[in-house]
Order: sequence, then structure tokens, then C-alpha cells
Amino acid sequence: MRATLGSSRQNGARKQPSQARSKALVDALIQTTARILLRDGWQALTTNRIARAAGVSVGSLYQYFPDKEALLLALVERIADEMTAHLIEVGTSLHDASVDEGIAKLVRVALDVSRRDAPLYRAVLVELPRQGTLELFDRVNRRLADALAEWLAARRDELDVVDPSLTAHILVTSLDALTDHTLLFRPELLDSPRFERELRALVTGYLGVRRPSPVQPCPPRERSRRRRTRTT
Amino acid sequence: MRATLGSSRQNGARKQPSQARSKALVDALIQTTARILLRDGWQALTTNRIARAAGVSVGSLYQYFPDKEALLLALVERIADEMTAHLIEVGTSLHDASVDEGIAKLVRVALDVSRRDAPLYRAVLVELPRQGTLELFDRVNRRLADALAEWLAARRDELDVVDPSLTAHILVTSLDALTDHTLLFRPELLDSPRFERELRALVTGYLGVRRPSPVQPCPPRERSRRRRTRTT
Amino acid sequence: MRATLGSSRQNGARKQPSQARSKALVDALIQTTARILLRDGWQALTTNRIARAAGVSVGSLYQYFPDKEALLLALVERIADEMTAHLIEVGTSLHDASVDEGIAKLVRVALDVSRRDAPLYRAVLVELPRQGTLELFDRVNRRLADALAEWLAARRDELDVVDPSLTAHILVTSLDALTDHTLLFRPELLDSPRFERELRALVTGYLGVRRPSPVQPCPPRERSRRRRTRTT
Amino acid sequence: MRATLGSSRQNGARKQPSQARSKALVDALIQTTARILLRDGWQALTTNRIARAAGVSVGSLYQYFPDKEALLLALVERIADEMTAHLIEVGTSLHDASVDEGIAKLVRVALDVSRRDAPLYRAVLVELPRQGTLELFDRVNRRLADALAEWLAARRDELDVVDPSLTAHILVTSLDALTDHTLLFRPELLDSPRFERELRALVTGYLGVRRPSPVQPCPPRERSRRRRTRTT
DNA sequence: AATGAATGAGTTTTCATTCAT
DNA sequence: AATGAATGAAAACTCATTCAT
Repeated sequence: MRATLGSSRQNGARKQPSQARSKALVDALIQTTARILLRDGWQALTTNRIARAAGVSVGSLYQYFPDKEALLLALVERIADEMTAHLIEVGTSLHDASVDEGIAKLVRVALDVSRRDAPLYRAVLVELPRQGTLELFDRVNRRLADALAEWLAARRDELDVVDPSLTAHILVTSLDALTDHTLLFRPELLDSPRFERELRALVTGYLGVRRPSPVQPCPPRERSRRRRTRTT
Repeated sequence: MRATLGSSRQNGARKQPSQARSKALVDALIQTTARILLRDGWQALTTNRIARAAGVSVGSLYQYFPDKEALLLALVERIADEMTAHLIEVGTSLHDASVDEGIAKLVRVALDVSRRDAPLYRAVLVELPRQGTLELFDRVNRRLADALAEWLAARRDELDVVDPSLTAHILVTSLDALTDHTLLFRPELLDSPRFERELRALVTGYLGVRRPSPVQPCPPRERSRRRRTRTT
Repeated sequence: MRATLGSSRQNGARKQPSQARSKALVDALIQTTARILLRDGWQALTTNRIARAAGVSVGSLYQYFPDKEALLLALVERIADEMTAHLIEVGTSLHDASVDEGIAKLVRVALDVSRRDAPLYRAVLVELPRQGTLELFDRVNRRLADALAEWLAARRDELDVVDPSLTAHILVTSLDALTDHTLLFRPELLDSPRFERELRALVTGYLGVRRPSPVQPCPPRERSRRRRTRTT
Repeated sequence: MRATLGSSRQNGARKQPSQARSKALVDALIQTTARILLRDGWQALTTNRIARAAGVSVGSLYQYFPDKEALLLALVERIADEMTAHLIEVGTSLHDASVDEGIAKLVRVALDVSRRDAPLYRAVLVELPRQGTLELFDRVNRRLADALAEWLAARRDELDVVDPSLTAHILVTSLDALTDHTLLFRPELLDSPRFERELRALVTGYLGVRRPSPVQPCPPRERSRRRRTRTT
């Protein structure tokens, strides 16, 4: 829910690691950064420490990252990219999904993503300066929102959606924020089916899912009616 | 949506500012902290700079705050307390509010709170270390959620709510997160009536608001029916 | 062994406490200084802390002591004066004392003085900057040495002393240093009779105490030979 | 009289100066510390000043010493080690030394050690916090005392010594303290042959050196007899 | 490319001392 | 005389970054 659905651009890395060796080095640095952040927190996250723990020299660190910030950004990006690996499925599989399926998928993926690397992700959320981080995660959300908007638009007749783009933004943001908050303050809820059900209810309710009533079609609900006639 | 509905306890302040003078000094320091954070960012936020800008000596700063962190916490607390000023109304006025009114109020207050001191709040969200900050804002949310849960419980017959506490948590978190995110990435939405309407729709939908249909009562929607029968 | 045998001069005190109240205040400050030094060490010994612990304001402290150093000096002086209370006896009672008695007294008083306020004295020795302290204690020693020198001179025929002044300096310094060192590193020895005996032996041996051998007097020289006949 | 007869262990140095360069840097820092302490006193002894005066950056200082204290300790240790260079001779050459030779050597070395780096040593004694310093010098003393005790034990028949260990402690402490005190308060004595003679007399007298009296052997002294028979 | 010793500006924090009340 | 809030110079220490090897 917070990963670049596509690929990442040249982050400020000084040099694109072309050789395998370089790639390994960059990986080691990023992973070590994650490890230290996790184990010892933001305070302990110094470039010298990272380099030593990664088994390289500070100089090497600066060969591949112009900045400490760049390294941090790379870490966040990596997380974002791992999130993408999950979201991308949804983005594509959403296409043919029925309304209920789509909603279930959406909710499920939001939860999965939070649970997958909860501790690291939590550490990043809590300890890292958000300056550049936010945009990264937002980009992920935007792409998911775009995919979702498309899907919503395609199912307009079954749903109570006027502005798919705004609705998608609201949905994605809600889910994102809910899982984040829950990760931070009620981590135990993350695994409860009850919580998942509520999230689905939230989405379902918001989308005003219309059930085909075979005999006596219910008149559209107040809210829906109002919504449909309004102009934004 | 993120303020202590009650008052805050003795935070780490070294000395309880009893005299008016002390109070003014503490105020000046906190406001200056806010100002610098706003104008020059986290990097410029050094104790010496704060003190100088506040027109006092560093020593005085440390007379009232044991730590830089304590000062920052005090700032966050102040924001949280200002939020409370708004939330407290809702908490009380919610009691007799009809369902529609309550929802409108809830949404309205969430937006108001974000808009009121948007820039400062944004700065705090983006730049400050969340270590102690999170709990402060969470406390606010919890209290609002409690008030909301009560209200929900009292209107159970009109609503589609099984677990008021969980529902309240979800609602509060959603609204909080939505306004936060929007403040950070789509600040222009914060003032759009469209956005407010959507938030109301989100809440209304989620709560499964039941409309009294005078003639032909619609059979409860699928979702609702399902929900009612499920065991949590 | 380290106290001013006479009285102390105007230490740098800003004002001679004439009133009883002032005297009490000065006392409280000095005693509090000792207490803090003892309980919490040199690091905790700040003027503000001392004043607060003594129940007065810092301003009052500076009313009576121009300096932190002056306060410290006053403490040392007080200790030195307490030592004097003991030494002064020796100084006078030494006059008519026999050689053996004199030696026993000298040694005994050196030990008593170290034992009396061992912890505080130890703290002063270990933690205080010696800048001005040394001279204070030295003055005590000098006076004792003077008294001792006189006594030695008066007993020249029984002793093997050429330069009473130098001998006295050596004796006083030795005893002083021995008790100090022992206090610091072998405090348990301070109470052992064995240690006291050795100190007497040291003095006796050094002074070459001549024993009147009734029958067959050993031939002189040999300071050593003479020494052999002494009884401890 | 105050140096580690052996070598010193890893003190708190952050990094073992393996390269020649590092060694030079550490040396420069320690020597500069000594110089400043000597020239400008304890007050002027700030890490920044030391570093600047040594021609390196503060950072470098902290690369090799975790603490200001560690640097100070290193200085003391260096002095202690230099003392050792002298004492070690005595320790070994004492073995075959006759009683008179041994005593002369002991006294001589005590004086030499004090004279060698009198000003620096004085500064250390007067200005440095003794917290960790004391143990260092004490260790030196203990080792010398051990060597001395052995020598005393080996010459028991010529001397009036019951408990070599205690006697050695007393001797070493006396000499140490006498030279220290004299360095502090009567530095001119340090070079006087008279003073040296007295020290020898002190030791000789205390040890109850027995002279072989060819004709009429004097009966053993009282003290000696008692001492020999008593159990401690 | 890699190293890691060196850098030093910049940060937090302390605490002796003053002075308006 | 007493107070104690205010001062601010100065200290210890950090750590991102560079650059000679």
C-alpha cells in the first residue's frame, strides 16, 4: 500500500552499481542499515558504524552513496519496492476481480504488507526522518490509488462511486493509515480476522456496494441518492 | 483527532512554572521552537538557537526543560492540548446528537483540527522524531475513540455496529490518518467540501446507517445482515 | 598531623560572620559541603546544590564565600582545625614527656587523627583539588614539626639527633604520609596494633633512642649499636 | 617508588596504536597534555586545547582516547612507567646487594625518581584528580614493596625484621611519601646530601641493622626479642 | 577502487556567578 | 540581608565527510 508500483528511478546514488560486487556491497550496506536501525535505533545509525558492521570502509560507503540520507532513502526505497512486489499483483489481478473479490484482495494486501516486515517497517516509520521518506511511500500509494481508481470506474454500475479518483485516494489512504496506526499501536489487531473483516466492511460500506435484489429492488439509499445528484 | 481530551501530567519539565514570568518564558520557548521548526526545519532546531531566538539564555532553557527532547515534547503536547480544545466539544455535544449530526460533527472537527495549525502540525509530523510523540497523539485518539464508542453504543439500533470499541478505533484512526495524509500530500483537499462529503460518506457507509423507510422498508443489506449474525 | 596548631587566619571569606545567625549559616554550608562530597563525590559538588541542600539560596552562599574555592578551603580548614584540637595536646604534653612516652604519643595522635574522620578526610584527599589544600595541611605539619623539633632538641642527650628541625620534618612527614597512604590503600591497618607498633619502631629506630645500659654499656658509634639496646 | 615494576595493561584506549603514526599521535597528545598541565595548569587542560596544541583535531584525540580521563590516565601511566624503568633496576640489583648497599640504593632511587621529572610529577600530584591515579601509583609501590620484602626476608639474620611484608610497606610508603611531600614543600631538600643521609638513617634505624661487633656482642635489643617471639 | 585515519564544525549541556527584586 | 531566576562562557564529545595512501 506504500510501494512504488513501478520501478524506482535513480535515487541519489553516486554510481549505479554495475558489477555484481558493487551490487553486493550496496546490498550489504542497506541490509546493515536496516539491521542497526532495528537493533539499536536511530541514534546508533552512524555511517561509520554501518560501514564497519557491513564489513567495508566508510570510504566505500561514500563511493556508492553521496550522503547518509541517500543510504537511508535507499533503504526506504527497498522496502517500498518489496511492498510493490505484493501490490503489483493486486494491481493486475484486480482487473477481472468481482467487487467482493477486489475488496477482499485490497484489504488483504494492505494487511500482508504491514505484517510482512512489521518490525523494520515500524522502525522506519518511527525513527527515520520523513523528509524524503514520505514522498516515496506516497508514490506507492498514488500508484495503487490509480489502479484502484481504474477498477472502480470499470465497476461504476455496481458501486456508489462518483469520483473514482477521489474515492480511491480515500480508500488507499484509509487502509494505509489504518494498518500503519495499528502496526504502531495495536499490533495484535493486525492478525485478528475481526480487524480484517472490519476493514472490508469499511470499504464495502464506503463504496455503497449495491446488491442485486432479485425481486423488489430496494430504492437507493438516501446517501446514495444524494450523492448521485450532487455536482462536485 | 489527536489531542489529549483531558489535561497532561507533569512532563519532564525540570521546574513547574508557577510564576507568571516562568510561564511566559516557557511559552516563549515553546513558541520559538515551533517558529524555528516551521521556518528553518529540524536541522536548525538547536537549543542555543532556540534560546537566543526566544530572547533568553540557554541556561534558562535548561532551567525549565531537562532536555532538548523535553522541549520538543512540550511543543507536541501543546499542540495536542490545542486539539483537545476542539475535540472536547465534540465529545460532549455528541451525546444528544442525531446520527447524521454526529457524523457531520466528527468529520468537521477532524478537518478543523488539521486546518487550524496546519503548517506547524505538518512540520511536527514531518520533522520531529516520533519516539515520544506518537504516544501523545495516540492518547488523544484513544480518548476520542472512547467518547465515540459510547455514542455508537447508545445509537446501536440505528447503526450497524457490533463492536463499538473497534468500530470507533477504526473510524478515529481513519479520519486521523486521512486528514494527516491529506495535509501532507493534498493540502488543497482539506478545504474542499467535496472532501468533507466523502469523509462523511465513509463514516456513514461504514456505520451502515439505517434509514427509516416509511412505506416499504428495505430489507437490511447483505453486508449488514451478515455482520449482524457474525460472532466476533 | 596536618592541622594548624594555632588558629586560622582570614580565609578569603567575604565577610566575617559576626552574628550567630551568620555563623550558623556558614557552618551549615561547610557541613553540607562535606556531606555532599562524602555522599555524592566531587562531581556533585556544585554551589547550587550545596546551597539548596543547606537550605539557603545561592546568593547567601556568595554572601559569605567569594568563591566556590573559598568554601572548599573553609572545609579543609575546618578539618585542619579539628586535627589541631588533637595535635595541640601533643604539642603541650610533649614537653615533659619521656622519650618513650613522646614517641608513643606522636604515633598515637597520628593514627587518631586519621581515624577520627577517615571518610571525610579520605574524600578530601582523593577528590579535592590540592591547589590551596596542600598548604593548609602543610601548615599543620610545620607547626607540629616545630613543636617536635623543640622537644627533640631538649632531649638531645638521649637521642641520636643532629639536626632537630630536619629530623622533625622527616618524622612528621613520614607519619603523615604513612597514615594518609594507609588510609587510602590499607584502611584496615589503621586499627591494627601491629601497625602502631611498627610506626613506633620506625620513630624509635630513626631517633636512635639511647638506652642507659647499667652494666656494660655498648661502645658508641654506631648509632646502630646504640639502637640495639632500645626497648619499644 | 611509584611505578609499575611490570608493564601496564590495555588502558581505556579506544584503539590500540599499532601503526607508527598512531603511536606518534598518541605520544604527541600525552606529551602535550603534560606540557599544558605544566605551563597552564589544570584549568587550561581542555580536550580542544590539547588537541590543537598537539597539532591534531579533537576528533583524533577521541579516536585514541575514549575520554578525557583516559588521556589523563595515560599520562599518569606513562610517568608510572618511567618510574618503573628506574625501579626495575633496584628490584633486580637488590638481590645480591649487602644491607648497606641495598638501603643506599633504595633511598637513592626514591630520590632519583622524584627529581627526574619533578615539575611534571609535581603537577600531576597537585592538579590531577586522584580518582584513578592513586591506584596506578599504588600498584608501583606494591611491586616495589614486594621486591623489597623478598630482599628483607633473605637478610633476616642481619636485620630486625619480623614481618617483611609489613616492614616493606612501611618503608616504601615512607620513602614515597617523604619524597612526595618534600617535592611539594621543600624541593630544595631533594638535592641535599643531608636529606639523603637522613633517609638512609631512617631506613637503617627502622630495620635495626645489626653490626657485627667483633669483641663484645651487645645483647639483642628488647624490641627485637619481643618481636621475634610474638605471633602476629 | 578501497581504505580508514583525520577532520572540525557544531551540538548538547553544565555550573559558577550575578543582580533585580 | 536574602532570594533564586537568569546568565552565558566554556566544556566534552560526535559524526558526516574527505582524501592521502
